[in-house]
Amino acid sequence: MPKLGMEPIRRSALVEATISEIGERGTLDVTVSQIAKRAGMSSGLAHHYFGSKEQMFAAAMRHILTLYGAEVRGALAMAKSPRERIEAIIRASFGVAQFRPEMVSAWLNFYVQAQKSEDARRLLHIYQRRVRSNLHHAFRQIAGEEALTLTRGLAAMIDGLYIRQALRADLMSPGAAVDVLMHYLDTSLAKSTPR
Amino acid sequence: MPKLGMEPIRRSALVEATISEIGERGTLDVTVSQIAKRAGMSSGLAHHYFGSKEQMFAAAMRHILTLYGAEVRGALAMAKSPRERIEAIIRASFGVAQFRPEMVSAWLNFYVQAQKSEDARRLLHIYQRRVRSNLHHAFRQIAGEEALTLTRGLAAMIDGLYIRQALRADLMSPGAAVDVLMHYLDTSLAKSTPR
Amino acid sequence: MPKLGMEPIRRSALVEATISEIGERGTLDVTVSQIAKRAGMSSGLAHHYFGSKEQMFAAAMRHILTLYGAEVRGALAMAKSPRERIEAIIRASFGVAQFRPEMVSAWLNFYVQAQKSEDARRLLHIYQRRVRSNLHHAFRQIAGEEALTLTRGLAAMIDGLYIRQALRADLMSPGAAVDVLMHYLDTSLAKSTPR
Amino acid sequence: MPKLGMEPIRRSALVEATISEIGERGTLDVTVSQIAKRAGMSSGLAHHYFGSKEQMFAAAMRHILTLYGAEVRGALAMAKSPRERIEAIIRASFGVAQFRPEMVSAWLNFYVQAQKSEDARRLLHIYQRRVRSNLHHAFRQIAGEEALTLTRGLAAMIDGLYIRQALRADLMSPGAAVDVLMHYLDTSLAKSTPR
DNA sequence: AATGAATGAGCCTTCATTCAT
DNA sequence: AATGAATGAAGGCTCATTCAT
Repeated sequence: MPKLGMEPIRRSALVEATISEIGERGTLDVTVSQIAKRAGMSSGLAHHYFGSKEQMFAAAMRHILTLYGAEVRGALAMAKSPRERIEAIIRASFGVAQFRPEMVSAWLNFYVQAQKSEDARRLLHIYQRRVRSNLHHAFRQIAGEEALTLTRGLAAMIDGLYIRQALRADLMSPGAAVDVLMHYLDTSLAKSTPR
Repeated sequence: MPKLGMEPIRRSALVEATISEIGERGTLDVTVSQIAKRAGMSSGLAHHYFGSKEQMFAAAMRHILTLYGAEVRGALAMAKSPRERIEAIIRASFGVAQFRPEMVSAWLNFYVQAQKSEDARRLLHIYQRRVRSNLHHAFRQIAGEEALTLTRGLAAMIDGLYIRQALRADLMSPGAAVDVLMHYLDTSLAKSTPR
Repeated sequence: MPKLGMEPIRRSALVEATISEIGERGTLDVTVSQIAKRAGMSSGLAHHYFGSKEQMFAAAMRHILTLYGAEVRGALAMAKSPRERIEAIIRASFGVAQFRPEMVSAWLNFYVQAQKSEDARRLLHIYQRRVRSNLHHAFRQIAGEEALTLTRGLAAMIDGLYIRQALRADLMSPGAAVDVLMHYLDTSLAKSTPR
Repeated sequence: MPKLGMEPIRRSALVEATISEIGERGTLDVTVSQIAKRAGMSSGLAHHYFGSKEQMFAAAMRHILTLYGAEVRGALAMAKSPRERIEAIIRASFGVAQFRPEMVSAWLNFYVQAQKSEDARRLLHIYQRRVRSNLHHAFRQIAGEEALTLTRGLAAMIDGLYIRQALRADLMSPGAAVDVLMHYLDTSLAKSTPR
């Protein structure tokens, strides 16, 4: 009998190696061999488990989004007010797990790939829409008719801060990013709420 | 008989073809032949003028940044107050020339490439720093110690709104994007500097 | 505990799966895995029993030829005259067992492989020579000096009718093929030996 | 300016190299590199001109069939009676150009490929039907109701003699093959024509 | 006996780049 | 100046074969 149950182990190793390799090099131009080597196996085996490079990429993207989704869900579970729900999303977006340069870089690359790949785009939209919907819902309860504008503004600011990280320029700690967002939240809600 | 002055014409045609091709396909994975064909010449000639694909990309990126820089400079020239200077930058960022999907898409792709290419990164930073510095300077005059936070927030929001355009999702007109930014500006300055 | 006597069962299953797979796909471009799967086992086991793909093919070819040889031998055993011996070979060649599309297709593929593989060629020749010799012997008794020509003609016609079956074009029933051959036999012998 | 008009030269060289390579090795398992090398160029160039291996094979097959078709047409043009038309087809099939071992072997391999490839099958059928129809037409004029049987028999015999050549066994000169066929023609028509 | 894991060689194909004309 | 010819390196993918269990 061969070693049993290697499949989940191998798949997982490949997914992580894919993210690391893409993140480190800062591009989707990585070869299957590079990824396989980093995951400690031959390129043939990588194909055995994933069928194609494209499917490996898809699995890696799904993994990143799943992690993010879990982080958001976890944070939302503890929020007790609309305001706390918004803050939960902000904090989840900049949690240590998400804000690692390598992770951010891989994310950005998949983000760009979504322009070209229908699959990637669909996947991305599902998560974006979910977060956006949460934000909008919360804002509607506390910001009235300005909800849409605030949702758009906050979401854009999150993306902007997040993505800038990938450039490794203007380096900001997660905390600093959260501060910027909180400041936006404070001032915009202060105006909405009559003094 | 050599046609005199062909060089600038050819180079310009190639730069524009590069941007169009990348923008249309949504990826840097375009071939020199595709670009050359779109520019109405052979791939050999493209190499003759640019030496390498990488240099063609660099020229295209420089072109985009130059256009943007000119737009910003033009807008700044007419601004008469710090607040107007900030608004000028916002409007320049979402002027029709910059906000064309094809342009945005090409920009995003170069943005990502900056992670990998030292040259691209340097180029990008020069322009980013210039704009950032303008913003910061203006905010310092009207927002005091919150200037840094506001600069970061506004810059991030610009990037976020801009880049989202590339995904062709959550489509927003330039006007809507400017509205979101203006709203941010209003609320955050209202708090700092009661009118 | 090892099941005793599995070897012949496994080998036989693989040989039949090889023929079916090749016959169905119409090409020798089948993988060991496909064959093993059809035979209900892993590819590793197929190698365990045959050592290599080539040897599996050889066994399959040998199997086809053995079946054909048995069919011919059985038919010859009942023949009582030269003419009947020739007819026996004709009928054996187009017996239901031999004329199945799948079988014909596999045969044709091995036929072609004989150009490349010394082993396959040798195997094929042994059987061809045997049949040819039987035909020639019979013809010599009833067609005199035209025996060689008739042998060649009849053998070629058998091959031609047989092989055309593989193309699944100009479909002819076994009976129709036999009719054509019998007609040839009738006319050519009528001339040689007026009844 | 580059060397002009290389395309037809290169394509032709590749088609001939394809036939030679397949014919010599006796199998379609030849690599593009082998073919390109034999044709005196790089594999990249072969792809440049044909796009894919499959299309190279198709061109080679078409070439063989075109040559054969031309040979048949030429021979038919000079025939003055039904009998002569039949003989023309026989002679064309075994003309020196067609009967070269290498040519025969390549033909056989394409013949087999027609089982798998729809394109190859279609191509082959077009030529087969044309020849078959010529034969049938001629036989109807001189053999009455036995025309179909004779057409089938003769066509099968041609195929059988031709294909056997590929095995390089039972080697027969073109002349000998023609003799066998002529003998069939003589005897079968002698019977049809009342003595 | 039997399996799934694992490797690595080899093939098709693409493409930046160079070159002869 | 300009072109199409030409190369060759590199990558994705397949698959026969081997191996540990």
